[in-house]
Amino acid sequence: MQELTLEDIAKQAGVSRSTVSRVINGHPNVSPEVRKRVLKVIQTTGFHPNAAARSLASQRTNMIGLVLPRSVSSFFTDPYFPILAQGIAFGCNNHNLTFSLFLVGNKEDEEKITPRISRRGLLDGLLIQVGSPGDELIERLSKASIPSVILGRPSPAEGISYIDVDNVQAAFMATRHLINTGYQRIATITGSRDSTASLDRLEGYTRALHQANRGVDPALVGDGDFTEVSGYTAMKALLPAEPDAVFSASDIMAVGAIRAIQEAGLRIPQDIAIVGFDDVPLGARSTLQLTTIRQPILKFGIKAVELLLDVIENGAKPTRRLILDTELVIRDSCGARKLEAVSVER
Amino acid sequence: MQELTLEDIAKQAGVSRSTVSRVINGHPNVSPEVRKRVLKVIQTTGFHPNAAARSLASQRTNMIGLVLPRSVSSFFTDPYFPILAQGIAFGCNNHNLTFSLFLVGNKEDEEKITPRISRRGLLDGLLIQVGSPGDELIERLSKASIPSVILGRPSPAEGISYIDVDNVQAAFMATRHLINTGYQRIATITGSRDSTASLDRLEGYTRALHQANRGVDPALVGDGDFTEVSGYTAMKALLPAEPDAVFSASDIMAVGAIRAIQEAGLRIPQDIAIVGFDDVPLGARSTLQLTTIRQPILKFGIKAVELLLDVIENGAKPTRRLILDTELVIRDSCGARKLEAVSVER
DNA sequence: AAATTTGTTGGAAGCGCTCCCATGAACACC
DNA sequence: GGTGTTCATGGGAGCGCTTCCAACAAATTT
Repeated sequence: MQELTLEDIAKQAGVSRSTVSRVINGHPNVSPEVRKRVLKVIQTTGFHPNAAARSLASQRTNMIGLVLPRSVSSFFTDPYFPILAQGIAFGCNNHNLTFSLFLVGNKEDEEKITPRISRRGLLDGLLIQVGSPGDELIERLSKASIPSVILGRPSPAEGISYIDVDNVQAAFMATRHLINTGYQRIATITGSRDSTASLDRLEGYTRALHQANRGVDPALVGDGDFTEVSGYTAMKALLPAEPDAVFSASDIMAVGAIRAIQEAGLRIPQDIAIVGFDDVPLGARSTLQLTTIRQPILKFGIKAVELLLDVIENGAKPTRRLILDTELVIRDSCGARKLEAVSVER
Repeated sequence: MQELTLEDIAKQAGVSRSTVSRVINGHPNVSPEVRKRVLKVIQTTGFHPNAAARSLASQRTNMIGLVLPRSVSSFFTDPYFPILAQGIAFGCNNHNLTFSLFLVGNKEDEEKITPRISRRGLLDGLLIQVGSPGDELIERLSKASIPSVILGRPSPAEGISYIDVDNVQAAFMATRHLINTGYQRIATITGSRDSTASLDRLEGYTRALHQANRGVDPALVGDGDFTEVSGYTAMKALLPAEPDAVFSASDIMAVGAIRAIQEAGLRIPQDIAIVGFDDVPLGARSTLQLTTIRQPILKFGIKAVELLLDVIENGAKPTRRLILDTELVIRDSCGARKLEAVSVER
């Protein structure tokens, strides 16, 4: 039933294949009557042009890929990635693009996926999540000279287009908020030390402290890796240093930290205040309302698609950088709400 | 640099285009020396055949799509879908397939996506998540007569291939376990009533009760919709009926229920035992170790891909059904562990 | 030694589209 | 009325592959 081709439509409409093509692709220079006639035939027959043929002839597939490297094993552990995927999907829907997902599971996958991705005629462009430096994926793929945009700041960022959020500024805001609220011993839990996002957030923390004429106490810096367990462990290790506030480089780690704090019999925010990062839906992960930095994840995905489209259409030559802003969302866990309440009462 | 074609390789290897094609596709009847020579040229030039051209000529794209209908808005709320996506991605990696994700965000998306999916020459087949009956998506897509496999049991299941888990049996096991552990007033929290999974789980619950010569007390059946909030609300409504155990049709709802129970000042499992469904990583959503039904989600995705491949290659004619088994995972929340401990002490 | 089979290779015809170019009609200009 | 100009349309040449078929060489049979 569905073996229709352009030619068939042309015949039925009494025009040439070229004209039908013009109608389908919205080219001008088709008389209104003919356009109408052709559209009617397309409508009644339920014709859809063959994607492969179109791609071959036009050298455009209208497909983009999202590559999550092996080091991003937390695809299903951290709500960040599903939301990101959703944002990208929406971006694709907006531009009639098809969205392919490449999850690299292991070394073997990596070897199999790379050639598949770099094959021409499959993808117009690539969105690549930054991973740990160990991943040679970015280099490999950039060798394939396929238009791409990196999600997050790559470590040597020269000649590469990327989109990121202003992590330094965000962490600065979070830490300064803690300082302004009156905390004295502000700790931090970092993400994996090899990620630029984590480094930037540490940098923001440091700057805020310095601006307040305080130094960074190494005993107040805990090492995490963006997993919830690492947040728990890091917090436990931090407790002896008696912090009165913590800035966690991710919400999920904050959840782990909260658990550690509560298990130690301390209250939040009375004994220890905490600020997270991401503003990811935590559901009942904790009944506590977490003060956090809101990353516009959905928007990030949508913008990434647009940026990639720009690279695809106008060339990679001037390297693009897009840095999105974040927002401090004040809830209960930082103790600032009560202060406000108090000040209102006066 | 990457403008190589089959013809170029052929020229460099001193053979015809046909022979190169045979080598690439692993056809027999190529002499070992020639094959070796050609492979070498391919190797050194880094040649990859053009996917669009190949698809056009072979009528195979080696791409499959996963469609999540509009009613599955919980893509990023419930860890189930990310894990499923990962399973499918792995399945695709295993078979050198490319995996496209279609997330339907709104009515508008639905209209835009449908023709894109049903276009021939784009996808070899489709994996479609069952949604609520309101979604016309399945019907629309099945009209497109593209090979497909439904994830979950569709409501009228005639003539449709699908993969599912044995929800009735699973819920039966969970409930029977609660009965055997000695609970008298066993409640349940259902998923959305229009999903077959939810209905099947309710059926399993009912059967277990009947087998123990008990009836179903309507006051002990709470309505949820697979979200965490609905679990919380349903549990609150159930509390006055004084259940001593609950079978929740999903882990995420169980988390909500746990919160409701704890807020009421009751202990788990001493006052109320609870069993979930999914065995999804909850992280610190609760410090409680949840007894639950383990769904092999990753395997589900992988098997779904294989089933679809079978349909693609051998036709949809004999309808396929694949029902995977589940497993009861006993942890702390059902109170059975302590009983065991006690019985060991005797 | 001739006839037959088997295996290897090249040539060519598409797959279904896009897009450039040629054609001719309609219209305007001088 | 002849020469341009504009616009709608058709024809044809690809896009880069797969695959059928013919051709020929080599191995096998009679």
